[in-house]
Amino acid sequence: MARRKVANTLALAVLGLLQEKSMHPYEMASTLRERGKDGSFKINTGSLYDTVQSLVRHGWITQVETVRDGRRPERTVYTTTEVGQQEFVSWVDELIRTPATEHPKFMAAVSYLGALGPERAAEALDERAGHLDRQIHEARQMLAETVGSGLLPRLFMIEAEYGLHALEAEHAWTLRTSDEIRSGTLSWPEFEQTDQGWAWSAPAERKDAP
Amino acid sequence: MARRKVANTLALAVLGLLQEKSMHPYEMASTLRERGKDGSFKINTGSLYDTVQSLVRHGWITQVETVRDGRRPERTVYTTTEVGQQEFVSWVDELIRTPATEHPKFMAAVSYLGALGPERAAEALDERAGHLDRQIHEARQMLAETVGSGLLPRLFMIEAEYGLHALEAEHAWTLRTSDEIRSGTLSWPEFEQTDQGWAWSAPAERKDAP
DNA sequence: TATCGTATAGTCGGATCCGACTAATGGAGG
DNA sequence: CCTCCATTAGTCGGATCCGACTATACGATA
Repeated sequence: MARRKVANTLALAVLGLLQEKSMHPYEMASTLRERGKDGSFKINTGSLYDTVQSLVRHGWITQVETVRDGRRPERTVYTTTEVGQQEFVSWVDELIRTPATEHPKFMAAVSYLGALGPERAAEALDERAGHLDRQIHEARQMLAETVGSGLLPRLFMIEAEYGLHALEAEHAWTLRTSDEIRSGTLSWPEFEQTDQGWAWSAPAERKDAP
Repeated sequence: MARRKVANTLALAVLGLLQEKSMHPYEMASTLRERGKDGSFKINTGSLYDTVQSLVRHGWITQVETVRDGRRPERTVYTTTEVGQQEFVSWVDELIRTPATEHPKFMAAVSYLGALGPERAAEALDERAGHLDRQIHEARQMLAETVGSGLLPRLFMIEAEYGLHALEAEHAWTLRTSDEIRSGTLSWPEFEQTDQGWAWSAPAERKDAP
């Protein structure tokens, strides 16, 4: 699979918006924020203007006009090209089809959970679970309001459903793991200082399985 | 919460390794890969040397010596400072405690699932589910082998358990959503070209709930 | 009517990231 | 004993990203 010319997801958002109508960058940012898509895309004005430039360079979008409203600063308006439209669809297709290995910060931290010691680790996990719980409730309520009211077809909020599902899974794992630490199911190996740093002595593995 | 001086997770990996013993960057990379931590950290030699430099600048690690083995290129060996050790623990603590909003590519793509149309969307989701299924089996087997053999305490593979759990959740959602599309539970609004781009006509919302 | 805050629209320089490259060594195979 | 390839160890320049900043306009308020 050949590497994509423009790989950041903000470019996908730009292409998606220009599918609907032509816009200037500032409007893209505010539209995305209005629609609550800032959970799916990292919207940073600096990056946005760079991304737009890069899309222009690759011929996926073009400048339509530069209008000046009153004495406000000029706005440069863009549209997709035909290439850009095809690229958009095939990119979405590929992103859905083939899972990409992401590197979430949480997983990085979990791989050093041992460094906290059992008590602090369990406590930290519980605190996380609390935050996640709040986020889950917010997400549920947001979905209920927006979709339930019939303002927007459910398909247009489907990524929020995915986000909620992911949150719930993480919440479940977090709580379960903290329980396992507290109940001793997940045991802490003992660390010892050696000449060359730290080593662990694994808790004796019992071989009493049938 | 004040912004961290060094924020990328590769730095966390470096600090973690130097907790055990002093190392030169190349050894860090190969150790991480050997231990299969390349799922949790994005290991790129270029970034690694930059990260190490940055850690030195902030006083979290220091150069111990530069050895030359035979006529091989010089290796520069590093250790953590006391500040670095404290920073490491408090960073892990923070990363566990407070969830950070990540922006996975999949979620970005899902938010434009509509662009594929129902058939192609369902098909793409199924293909993803297939890939995920394979990854899940690999992960399960790897865990069974490594932990089951007692070579390594379970705590040291805990992030793989988390990864597996996340994969399973994503797999479940992917399959469920593809089912919903096929069964019509998740309906596609009809798109219409208007003067200014595309608009959708929402499928009639039935108000026949009790 | 002077001023304060907010919305509009975008620029810029430095930090970070990453892939592609260099260069030497040790060992396997013919 | 010559060649080829994998391993060891790291450099470098360009691409990307991002936060902090500028500058104008509009509306509310004192």
